[in-house]
Amino acid sequence: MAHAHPDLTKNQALVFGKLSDASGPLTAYALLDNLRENGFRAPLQVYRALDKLVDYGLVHRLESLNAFVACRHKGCADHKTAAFAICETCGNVQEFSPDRAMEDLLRWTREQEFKLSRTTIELRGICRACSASQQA
Amino acid sequence: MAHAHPDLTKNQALVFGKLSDASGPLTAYALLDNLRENGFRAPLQVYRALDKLVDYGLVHRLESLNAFVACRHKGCADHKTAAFAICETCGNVQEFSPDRAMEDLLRWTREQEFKLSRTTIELRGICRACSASQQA
DNA sequence: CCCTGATTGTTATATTATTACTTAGGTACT
DNA sequence: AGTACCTAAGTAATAATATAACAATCAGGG
Ligand SMILES: [Zn+2]
Ligand SMILES: [Zn+2]
Ligand SMILES: [Zn+2]
Ligand SMILES: [Zn+2]
Repeated sequence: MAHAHPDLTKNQALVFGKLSDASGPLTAYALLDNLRENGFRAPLQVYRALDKLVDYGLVHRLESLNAFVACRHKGCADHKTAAFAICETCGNVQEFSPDRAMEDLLRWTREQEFKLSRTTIELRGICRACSASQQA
Repeated sequence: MAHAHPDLTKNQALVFGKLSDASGPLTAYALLDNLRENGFRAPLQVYRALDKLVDYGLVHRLESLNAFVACRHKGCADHKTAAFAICETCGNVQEFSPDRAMEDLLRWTREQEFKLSRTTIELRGICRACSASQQA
């Protein structure tokens, strides 16, 4: 569960705490609102903390949502890339390691001599739970 | 090169034209600026056209850039998903079909009974040309 | 003609992210 | 102690991206 990273600063710890407690992704401004009672006043306090947390691998940014989730993927540090399945009905996000898929993408980057630095894989759809409850 | 789609309306054709002429991705507001001489005045004129064009598969949205590219992928209609390699040095975007990768992602969705509706795959890095010129 | 649905125009506003500048703390060296 | 240096944090203003709400126009079909 723990990744290797420097000690978190006060603001980083506050933001990471909120994200860890949340049941799903939060936007930067949702975090700001949730942290006003902790003294947060300005977006930059959130964005700066998020930058570091993403850098440390503790938090992932979901590009298609402009939102952030705490990493709950046990093996995340072992993998170059995480993928996300985002339910458009309930908002839940499931993180997984698309190892085979990454192999194929890496093969493509080798063939093209593309120096990969970051990969985004996001699936949008409806999760099993929501599909089941819709049928009722 | 041509996809199956209804005739484009005036605004859709203007937006698609600009994107087709562009050498890389354009943001909605860049399109708006480029189309002011064609009578465009407001963001919605661009966003509404883009919505349709993306729907028709003529244009792709790059989530990690908040920008749009005309589809130049010959076989795009034959594939469920396109992937994009975005050079962070020159801004060029290369589209390709990650067929093997999608197979793996689809296997995951079947196992999880996740009803997939849309997939985003975006690679960030440095393209071959930029790597080569950096060495000079 | 009248109804309907799609498209467009226009204004205002919401949401997301960054720039610029300042203040505060800690560490290292003198 | 004093200074230089670095990182973090605070604050205000603004930029960039996206949508809501409502009015006007236009094309077909009955
Ligand atoms: Zn993770
Ligand atoms: Zn769901
Ligand atoms: Zn395409
Ligand atoms: Zn390049």
